[in-house]
Amino acid sequence: MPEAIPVDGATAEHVLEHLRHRGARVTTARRAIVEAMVNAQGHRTADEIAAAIHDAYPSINRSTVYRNLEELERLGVLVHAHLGHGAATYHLAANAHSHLVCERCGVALSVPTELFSELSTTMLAQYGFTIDPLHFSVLGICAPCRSTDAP
Amino acid sequence: MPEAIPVDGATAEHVLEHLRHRGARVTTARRAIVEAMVNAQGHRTADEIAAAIHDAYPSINRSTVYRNLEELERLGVLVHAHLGHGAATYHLAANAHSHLVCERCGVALSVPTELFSELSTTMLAQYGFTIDPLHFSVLGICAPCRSTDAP
DNA sequence: TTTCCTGCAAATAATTTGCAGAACT
DNA sequence: AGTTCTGCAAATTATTTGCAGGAAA
Repeated sequence: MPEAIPVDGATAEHVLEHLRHRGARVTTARRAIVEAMVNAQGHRTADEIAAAIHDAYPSINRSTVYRNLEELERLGVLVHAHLGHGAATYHLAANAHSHLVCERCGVALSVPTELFSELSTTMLAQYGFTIDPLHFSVLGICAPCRSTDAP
Repeated sequence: MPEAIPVDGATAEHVLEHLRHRGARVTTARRAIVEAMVNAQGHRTADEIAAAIHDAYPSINRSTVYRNLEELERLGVLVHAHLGHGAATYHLAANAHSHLVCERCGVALSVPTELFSELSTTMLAQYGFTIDPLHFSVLGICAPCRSTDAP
């Protein structure tokens, strides 16, 4: 049975301790990335993370960020979602949520994953398919954009 | 009010006629792309379309394919969906369907859009968000992959 | 010290764009 | 003729990979 995933409110140090217990090394890059994610109020793309840590750690390379995001996801600390066009977005697994993305203005709304429980049941019953609402985004038109539509 | 969108069973010529009526030109590239889409049993990526028409029309450039897919979509003939990772997939608007994509094996299942009517109602009521089930894919694990899971 | 991690540079994959000439209508 | 398309080459965006040196445990 795997180590418990850090819960809401976990500090960067808690997450790093989790890594240590899993046998992964705690490096400057990982510390920087985890801090950036803990500080991020919501989700961030790989590039945004690289930019955010560039002030404090200018030498950390973008490829290191990508490699560590992948590793941190495999260790259960992070999850990522595809927003349709453009870059994937990452957030703490403890802070899991689904996304609604506006096709017109690009805004990404965070919504609780429970909203998909019914769809989940239907897809499983009819197709034997287990949906993963954290991994994809629902595209459509947000309320403000809809209201400025042509009549 | 826009011209009616070609219905199921439309031939390539019907679609091309539709283009003419909308004031768009009928060129070799567009004919080739529309034929490829009508012949496609399901959906195809831009690259697959470019490859498919390369035999009959070797000179048609990939960038022309991209430009025309965009134009044909704007004219209501085609729609595209994002499958998570990788390239977008196109199909005839008359043949509209949603997608379930397996995170493990990559298979894309085509499913009727009506499966999302309930989610649609919920998202609209709770967030004023109008979902577009043709434009995104539901990621998860398909039945065969699930059954070969570790216990 | 041994294995894992990192920077750097280059490679990929999926599109997009500028431009001058070619093709529809 | 006049506007729209197209090929070609180069630029973009997002991400991945090879390799040799550097750092955790």
